[in-house]
Amino acid sequence: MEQKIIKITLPDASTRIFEAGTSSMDIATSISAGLARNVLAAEVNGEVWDTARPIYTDATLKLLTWNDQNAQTTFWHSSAHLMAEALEALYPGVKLGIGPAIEKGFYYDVDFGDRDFSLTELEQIEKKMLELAKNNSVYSRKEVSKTEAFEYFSQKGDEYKLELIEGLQDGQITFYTQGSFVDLCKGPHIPHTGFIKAVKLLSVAGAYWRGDIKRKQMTRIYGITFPQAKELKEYLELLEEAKKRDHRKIGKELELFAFSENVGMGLPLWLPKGTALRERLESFLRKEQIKRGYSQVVSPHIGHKNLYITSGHYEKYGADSFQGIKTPNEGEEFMLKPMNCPHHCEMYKTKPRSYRDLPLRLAEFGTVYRYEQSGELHGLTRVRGFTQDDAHIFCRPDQVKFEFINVINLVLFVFNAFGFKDFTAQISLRDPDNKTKYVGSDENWEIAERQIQEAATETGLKTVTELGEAAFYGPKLDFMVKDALGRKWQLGTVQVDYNLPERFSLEYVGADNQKHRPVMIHRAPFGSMERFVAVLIEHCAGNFPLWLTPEQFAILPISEKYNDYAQEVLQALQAQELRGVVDERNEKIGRKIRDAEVSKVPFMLVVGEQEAASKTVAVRRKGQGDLGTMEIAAFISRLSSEVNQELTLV
RNA sequence: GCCGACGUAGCUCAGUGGUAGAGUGCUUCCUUGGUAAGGAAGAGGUCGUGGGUUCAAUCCCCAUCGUUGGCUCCA
Repeated sequence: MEQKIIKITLPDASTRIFEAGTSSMDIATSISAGLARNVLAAEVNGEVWDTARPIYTDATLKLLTWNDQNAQTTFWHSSAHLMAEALEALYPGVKLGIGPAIEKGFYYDVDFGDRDFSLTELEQIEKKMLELAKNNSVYSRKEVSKTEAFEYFSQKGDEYKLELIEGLQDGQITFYTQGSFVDLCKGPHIPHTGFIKAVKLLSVAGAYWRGDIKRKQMTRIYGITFPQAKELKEYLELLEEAKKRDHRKIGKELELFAFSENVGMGLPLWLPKGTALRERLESFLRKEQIKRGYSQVVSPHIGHKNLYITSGHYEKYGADSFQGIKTPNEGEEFMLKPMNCPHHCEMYKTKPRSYRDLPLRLAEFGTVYRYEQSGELHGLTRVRGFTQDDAHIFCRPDQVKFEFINVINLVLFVFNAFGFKDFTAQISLRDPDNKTKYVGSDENWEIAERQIQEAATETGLKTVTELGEAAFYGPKLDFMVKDALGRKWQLGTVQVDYNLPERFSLEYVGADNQKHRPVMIHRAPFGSMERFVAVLIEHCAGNFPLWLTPEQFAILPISEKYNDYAQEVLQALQAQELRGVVDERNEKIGRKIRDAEVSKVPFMLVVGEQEAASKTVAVRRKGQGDLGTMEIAAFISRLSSEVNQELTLV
C-alpha cells in the first residue's frame, strides 16, 4: 500500500513529516532558502540522489553541499556531462565512452574518429563549457527500457554506449539530459549546470576502451571544476606547490641522484649525497633486522639461466626481460637477476634443514634489473635497476601466520619511523574467475589467503582487499603511500609463496623424521631503496630528519680570514661523526646563509672574529634563525642529542 | 608498448625561416663584509640526434633518442 505521508529523519535526528513524493530540494526549501540555493545532492537512506527525485518512503536524509565529499563527486560527474555537451557542440559526431568523477575532478573518454586531438584545443572546450553552464540547464533523470536505450544510441551511432547498455539490466537503465545532451548514466547529478562556475581541463591522455590494450585507444580528457573561481585558483596553486616537492626536482637540486642517456633510461646514478642518505637508510633497517632474527646475505647480480627456468620466471617473464648474457662457451647463458628469491632458495639448499632451524630469515639489499616498459619509467619510483631491501623467510606451515604478523609489525615500525601515517594496506588476492593466471594448488592458495587476512586482523591493520591483484605465485599484502601529486606507490610488501619451495624442491626434516616442504615469505619494508627515497623526499620536501640528512651543518666563515678556524671546527665535528661542509667562498655572510637555507641544511654555524677568539660557534637553525653562540663541545652535544632523540623515537 | 606534450648555456626558461638571448650558476678581479642574494668583467650553446623541404632550418615535415601527463603492465 502506498504511503501518503512520509517521515524524514535529518542528520540531527530530528524528524519532519512530508507528503509522499516530496523531493529533497523541496525539503531543503522548507528548511531555508539559503540551504536550497546551495544544495547539490542528497543522501537518501545512505544513497546519493538527485535533489529533484521524489521520495515516497520514510527516509533518513542528508542534504549535501559543496563541503561534502559526495557532493563534490556528484558535481564533478555532472561536469563530465557538461564537458561531453561541449564536445558534441564543438566536434559533431564524437563518440563517448565513459566519463566518471575521480578523486580530484573528472574525465571523459572520447573517440574523435580520424581526427587528431591536441592539447591546445582544451581552452575552447573550457570556454564552451562555461558558456553552456550559464544556461542553468537542469540535469533531468529518465528511466528508459533497454530497447529504448538501444534505439537512442543506435541512431546516434555510438557503439561504446551500446556496449555498455548490453551489460545492463532492463528496468535499471536511466538517461540524464541537460540542455541538448543525453547520456546513459545512473546518476546522480547536481540540480543544474549553473553551479559550475570555474573549469580547468588539465590534460589529455590515451586510454584503451575498457582498459583493454587490444581495443581502441580513446582520448581521455581530464578536468576539474568548482562552484567558485577562487577555489579553482587555490587548487591550481596547490598543484604548483605539490610540484615543488617532486623528488625528481629536489633530487636534482640537492644532488642526490641523476640519470644519463648514456647509461640508459631508468638506471639511476646515486650521487655522493644521495648515497650517504641511502646508506643510512640501509644501516637503519639492517640493524633493526638483526634484532628481529634476520641474517644478512649477499648474492651476485647475475644467475644462470637455468636458475630462472627452475623458478618459473623465465617462462613467465623471459621474453619481456633484459636478455641473456652470453659467454665464450657455446650455449652458456646468464640472466641479470630480476629478483633475489632464487638465489636465496639455493642458499637454503646448501645443507639439510631441520624443523628446529626454521624459520630461516635471509635478508639482502639485493640489486635487481627489470625491463620495465619505457612508458612506465618515472624518476626513482619506477626504474629498471633497483635495490630491494629484500628478505625471504623459510618457515614451517604452522609458523606462517606468526612470521607474517612479525613482518607487518616491522613494516609498521619503518613507516612510523618516517612518519608515513597516510598509507593504504592492500590485500591482493587471486582473481576467482581467472585461476589459470596463477600457479599452485587451490588448497595452498586458500590457506595462504586466509593466513594473510588473519594476520592483518590480528595486528589490527586496516586493509582493503583487491581481487586479481595477487602475484602469480601467491597472495600479498602491500603498503601503498601517495606521492606529492597523489599518485599511489607500493612501498612495503609481504608475499606468501608456496610455489618456489615446490619448484626448488626445498625440504626440511620434521619432528616425525619425515621430509616436509617449507613455506616462503617474500618481504620488503621499504620496497626498494629507490622508490622509498623518492617517496621520502616528497614526504618531507627534502627536509630530511637530522639523523638521515646528507649534510647536518654548514660552517659559514664571516670572511676568508676565518676559513682556518672553520676548518678547525669541521675537524672537531667530523671527529664526532657529524656530517657537514665549510662554505669557503668569497661571499658575504648573508649570501652564505641564504644558500645554506635554500639547500635545506639544518644547522648553520657562523664563525668570525669573536668565535675564533673564544673557540665557539654562532648557531643558526634552518627556518628558525639565530640560536646564539655556544662552545663547539656544546654544539656537538646538542646535535648529537637531537640525533639520538630522533633515533630513539623511531 | 600505446596516445598527448616537451627537448635552446651547468640549472630555470624566453625567442626567431636569414647560424641565438635572460636570470642564475661558473671563472677572474674588486671588496673582507655578522644572520636569506655586495660590485665589475669574462668564459659557456653544431638550439637532443639523423634525414627531408628551402637560396637559407634552432624554427616547417619525417624518423629516432630522451623526458613528461596518462593508459596498459609491474616477478
